[in-house]
Amino acid sequence: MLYIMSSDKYDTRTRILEMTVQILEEQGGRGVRMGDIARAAGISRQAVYLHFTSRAELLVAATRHLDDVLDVNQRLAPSRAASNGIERLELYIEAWGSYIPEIYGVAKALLLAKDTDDAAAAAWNDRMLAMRDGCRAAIEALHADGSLAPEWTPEKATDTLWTMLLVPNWENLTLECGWSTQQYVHWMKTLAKRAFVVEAKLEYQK
Amino acid sequence: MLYIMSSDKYDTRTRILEMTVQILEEQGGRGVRMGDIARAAGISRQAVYLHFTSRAELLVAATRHLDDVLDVNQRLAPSRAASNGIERLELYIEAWGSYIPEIYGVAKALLLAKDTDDAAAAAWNDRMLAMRDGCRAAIEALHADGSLAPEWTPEKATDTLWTMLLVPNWENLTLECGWSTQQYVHWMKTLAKRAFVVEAKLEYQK
DNA sequence: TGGTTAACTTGACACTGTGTCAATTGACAC
DNA sequence: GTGTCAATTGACACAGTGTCAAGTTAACCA
Repeated sequence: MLYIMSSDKYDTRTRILEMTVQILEEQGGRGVRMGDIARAAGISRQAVYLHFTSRAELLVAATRHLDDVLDVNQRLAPSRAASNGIERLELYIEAWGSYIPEIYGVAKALLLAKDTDDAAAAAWNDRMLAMRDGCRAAIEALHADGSLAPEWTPEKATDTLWTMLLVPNWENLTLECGWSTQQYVHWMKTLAKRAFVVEAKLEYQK
Repeated sequence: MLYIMSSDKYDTRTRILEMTVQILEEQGGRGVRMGDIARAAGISRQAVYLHFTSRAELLVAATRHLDDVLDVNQRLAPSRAASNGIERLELYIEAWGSYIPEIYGVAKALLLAKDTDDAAAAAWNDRMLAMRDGCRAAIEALHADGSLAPEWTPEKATDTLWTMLLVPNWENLTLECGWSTQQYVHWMKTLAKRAFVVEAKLEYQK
């Protein structure tokens, strides 16, 4: 019985999570209240609190739920399988760049909650540190190939690449500057290659 | 009479602005309430509303006040006087990089208010577009010199440099990664030069 | 001296959104 | 029938912003 309920696609908890993701996506992560989510899920506001103790916890759970649906690990597989540092860097940027638009609504809500809520901040930092690992791996692959430009230490290059790829930058380039996702990926690759790859290797690649 | 009051250093309005800047600086822009500002200025909460109709208006006024004190225009003079594009780019990053830490508290408060308050959003966007002009000028100086790497259009390079220099990136590199202001300026210059300056000109510079 | 005015104070209150609590309903299981 | 579980309803505490009205203080002015 219990296992049926917890695996039932239309169990209330799942419905809340799905509506949360949907509404946050629609609203760009802004101005979504507990009551809005409840109404969308067809239940009372208080029922939401029977499943999630706070808004922050709900946002965190929604993020995890979305990650399951989107299968992050599989998306990163091509990058991990790259045969050299430059390719790894490019594939990582590609995976991340196509991932951001799909999580943006939920990410933005978490990003906003982060400033007033410690649980949200912890959850967000956690995810961003995981993203940093990918950056470090790409930079270290470059380094191992002898492709990292000599000005950089792997440490500083990792910090810089990580920062470049943060959500607010994607937000600025797409929402403010009007770039498409394709443009974002293209120019971030250009930026990263010019910034981190030693000239000789870059020529070779062309 | 009126002119005496408005030029008096210790007039209430000015005292509110000065305390606002000071407290926001101390608190990193977070969790500062109208009552806190009033108490610091030695007046009642309501008296603050006699001078500023809303928290957003106060934040905007505080930003302007701080700009007057810090004399932004003078700080940018060296960049404008640069004899070539590369120098202009470097001096602009230097000016901006030493400016951010001084405005960070107020900027952060405005950045947080931006998400719920249209007036704050408008004020912030205004400032950031002004900052973008500086970026465009630097990129165009590079372009005029023939120093802009051929991968870029001036337009896309401007968008990218602008985004790189946004406050959240400074925040991440200093507060999360632990970089000093000197390191920030050094590595952002490295990043910008590698990213935007054509190799031949970069060699020449060294 | 007494009156006017402007700056400020005091205290109450409306509003929004989160989170809590207690009493109640309806369904299903045993 | 009785127990249990999910959910409902409505009331409420709390924080912070912004509003309102009545009262104080002090300076200036005739």
